[in-house]
Amino acid sequence: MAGPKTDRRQQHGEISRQRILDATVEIAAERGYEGTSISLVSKRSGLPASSIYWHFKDKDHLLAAVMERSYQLWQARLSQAWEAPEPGADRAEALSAMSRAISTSLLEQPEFLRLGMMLTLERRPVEAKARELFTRIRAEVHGLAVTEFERVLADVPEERRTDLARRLATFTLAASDGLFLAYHLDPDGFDLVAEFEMLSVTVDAALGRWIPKA
Amino acid sequence: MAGPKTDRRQQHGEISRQRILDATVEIAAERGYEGTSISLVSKRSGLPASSIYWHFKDKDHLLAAVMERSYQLWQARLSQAWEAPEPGADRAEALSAMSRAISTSLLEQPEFLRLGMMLTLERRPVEAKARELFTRIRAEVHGLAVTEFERVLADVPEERRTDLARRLATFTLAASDGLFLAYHLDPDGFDLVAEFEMLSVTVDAALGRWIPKA
DNA sequence: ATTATCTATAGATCTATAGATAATGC
DNA sequence: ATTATCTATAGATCTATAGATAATGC
Repeated sequence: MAGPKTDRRQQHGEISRQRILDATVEIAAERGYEGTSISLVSKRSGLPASSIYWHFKDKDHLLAAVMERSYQLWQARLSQAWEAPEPGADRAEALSAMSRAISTSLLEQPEFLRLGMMLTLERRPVEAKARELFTRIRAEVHGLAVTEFERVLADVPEERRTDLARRLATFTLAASDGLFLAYHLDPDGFDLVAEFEMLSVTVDAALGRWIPKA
Repeated sequence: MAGPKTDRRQQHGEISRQRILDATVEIAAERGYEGTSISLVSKRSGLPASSIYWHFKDKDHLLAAVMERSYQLWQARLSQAWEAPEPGADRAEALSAMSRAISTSLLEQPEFLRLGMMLTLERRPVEAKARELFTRIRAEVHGLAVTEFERVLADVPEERRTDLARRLATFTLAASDGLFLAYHLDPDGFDLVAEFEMLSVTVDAALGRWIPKA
């Protein structure tokens, strides 16, 4: 049998690692960044603190690992929600499809975004690793957004297209964060999907003005 | 002389209270909500911990007081930045004036908003007082936004106007938070005023579509 | 008597490590 | 020999309070 080459110890270690990450996500969701103590993670995961330090260098690296994993999960959810655009879809439809995919992917309140926002709001010099990771993630997502907007703006002359796509990416990324936050504040009262639709409609309307031939 | 009737002790107490609040704002700005310890506040303010507890019931009330004061300051800054709309100003100009006033008032990174956002992202049951205050502030600002949008939409039939103003208020408030957050992430690279202008332009364009007679 | 501050400390955390022990692979 | 976990604890915080002391007003 072509089973995995890792030995049983390593497999078990990986299980423990995931247990620790699971516990950390839960606690970070409840108590925020600074409120996530090793003691609590130890209690919730059932593993002693020293085991946590065996798997992760320190608290900073632990939380960075949590963010990394959550980001991967979110990406998977996003690409799953991303429907291939219809053949003859126009700009408004393309934007609407984008917004639907994003809002759906955000409905489950991904931890990496929450934690990253917290790190953004707290600006203390610690947690360098986790913060650096969030900066990297953000740049990556911004790049994806630029590419997507360039596709939507295919019929715009190239010299305007790149600049416009970049500006739209910056603006919509920021606005998305705000919608996500509002959803957090009041998950039952704030209709995330509808608000994203509103974002796509307003952006489309603005594009209709900026670009002569829609 | 018609001096204040409060005696010298009380005056001095008020000075200490303000010193404590000043120190708390500084530390909260650096280290976030949970990272703001009484010890640090004591050190920075030069007053012993027991004095802090004399002025404030506990950490929760201290941070709520910080938020309250910061909110008052922000309100003052906002109404100062709010230019009276030109007599013959059209909708686009009115929206643009709104966005300028708001972005200007946010440039100095008001602490109440930062702290409130943190509380939103952390959802632990503590800090009830401060969180409650932020919820109240948000509702208040939302109400102001609705009123302002109703003014801008004066020529829209009333039955549509109220609903539309409310939806715009919800959407733009959320988007504003996102722009504020992005500004926080990168104060030098993110042009807050320009992005708010973009928000006002996109909203105006959307309104141009929704409302037949612009 | 009231208002405010001070010293000192209880008691509960917290992060991180030292060093022993167990399980598996070579 | 390597990988992972365990017990136990050092040492540094943290929140909050007790109780003495000082300054002012009545």
